[in-house]
Amino acid sequence: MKKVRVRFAPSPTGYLHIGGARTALFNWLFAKKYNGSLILRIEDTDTERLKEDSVSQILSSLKWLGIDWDEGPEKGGDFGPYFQSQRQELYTKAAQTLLKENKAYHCFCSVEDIEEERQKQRQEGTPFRYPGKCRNLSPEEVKARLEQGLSSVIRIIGPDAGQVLVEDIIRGPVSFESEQFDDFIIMKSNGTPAYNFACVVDDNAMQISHVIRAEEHLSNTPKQCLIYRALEYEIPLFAHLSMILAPDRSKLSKRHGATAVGEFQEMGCLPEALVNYLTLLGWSPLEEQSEIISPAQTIPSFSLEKVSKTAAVYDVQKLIWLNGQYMTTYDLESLTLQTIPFFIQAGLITSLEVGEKREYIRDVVSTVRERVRTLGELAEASRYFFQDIVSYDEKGLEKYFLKQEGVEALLAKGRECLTTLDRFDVESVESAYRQLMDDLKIKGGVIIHPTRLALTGRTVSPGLFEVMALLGKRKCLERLDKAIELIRISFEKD
RNA sequence: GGCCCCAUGGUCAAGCGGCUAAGACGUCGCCUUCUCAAGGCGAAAUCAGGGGUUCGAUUCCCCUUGGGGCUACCA
Repeated sequence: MKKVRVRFAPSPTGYLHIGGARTALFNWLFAKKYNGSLILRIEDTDTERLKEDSVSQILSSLKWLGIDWDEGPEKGGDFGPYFQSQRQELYTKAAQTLLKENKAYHCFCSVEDIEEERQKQRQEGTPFRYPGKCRNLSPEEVKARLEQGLSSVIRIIGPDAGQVLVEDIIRGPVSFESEQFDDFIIMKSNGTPAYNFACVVDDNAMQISHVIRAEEHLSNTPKQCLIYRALEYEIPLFAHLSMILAPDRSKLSKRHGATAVGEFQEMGCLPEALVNYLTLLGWSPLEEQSEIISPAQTIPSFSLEKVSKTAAVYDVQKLIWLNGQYMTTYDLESLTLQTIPFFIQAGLITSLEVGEKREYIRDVVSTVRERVRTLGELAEASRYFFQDIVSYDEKGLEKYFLKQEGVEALLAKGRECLTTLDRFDVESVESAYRQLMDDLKIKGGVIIHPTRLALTGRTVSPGLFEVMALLGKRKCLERLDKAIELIRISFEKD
């Protein structure tokens, strides 16, 4: 088998969204499986739609996901440059070749002329095809017009009969009637190549063996095949990945909430979880494999033949669930590292405090992580470990502080038993409280719930004794005092 | 409109002529429990419709319907 060389070729017109990320991922998995190379190529021929920073955003999203490339921006390689805007010569040369061989021609029709023709044909109900007006211009005529400085595009001469057959690894053979292809534009009037042309020239020059891309390009493929043929290039293998759709089955867009990789990052997804989720979108593990699967486990059994033909609606819930799974099993140190920015963002710590509080932060992460699903949630659920209680959960306040008989005395008893403790770890605190419950002949919940409310301001938290140990004796006593005081005052008012 | 692709529960999906049609998320019960998660057990829920082919179709073919894509001097 020929050396596997695949490419991911984003257009820098915006952020990397999950569809693009999935395409990149599948290319990457495929390259890894066959020990091939992944080439990253930036398709920046449309200068008008370029977005500032887009390239760096895309690169950083890919890096964050752990999808690395063997050749491309920041890496270089033997087939560079990897920006189409820097490969102009290649396209010009290829177009000249076609011109010379009479497989393409200059067309001087104006955009207006074409538009008029388009309207006319639409009214007649026929699909638009360029009528070929400039096809038979004499060389002299062309030369003269060019010298006059008339604006022109270059069109390839389309086939007039037969079929174009595209062999797709995922879909099998797909055939198109040649007659539907007109003399389409390969070089725009500003001298830059049209997408289909640049793509073919580059895939050939970069010796791409497999073109793995989104399904939206399937209809472009016969045109590209025509170009391959004209240029006498060898045609690579194609694999068109089905689209990823928004929950309403429409094309992904900003109005569908988070769709950009960066947005998932910001809400506190772990890159491994997103990659795992994306892996499952269109590909499924072997029966004996878990759905919680790392690329290393995916690669050996990955194959394009197994990729689904059906468009997939993405489901944030499953992604979030996966993320929660990763949260609990993740390496504690790296989880802590990734959590810190979220703590800072939430105002729990300042960046200056990171060093001194590092261990405490890690301990908080360690106890809170298994009941939250994202880093964002983790930060929110950790607030009372860093900040004093400013308010109590409303329902909890009612139920445990105001309506529960003798709660004030109960909290005081708890407080008292804490003061006697020398050690303040989970075991010591718990056994002290268990003893108290025995003495008082009460069930755990009776004292645990109000105490939780006093210490966290919430009705939901990790195990109470873990919370206490982590908070430390001083804070526990303070917060109990504060709660006792609050309860006293509200009863005096009555 | 034309051309192309696709069609299994709400979602991701396994299946590739004969199965009580896997599994996961979600939903709903129950268990466990100091709350919430997690975990365990269980339940409801799918072959879009119609024709063929065949002894037999979720599976193969055709039509309809639905969804998506392309139809640009966007990629």
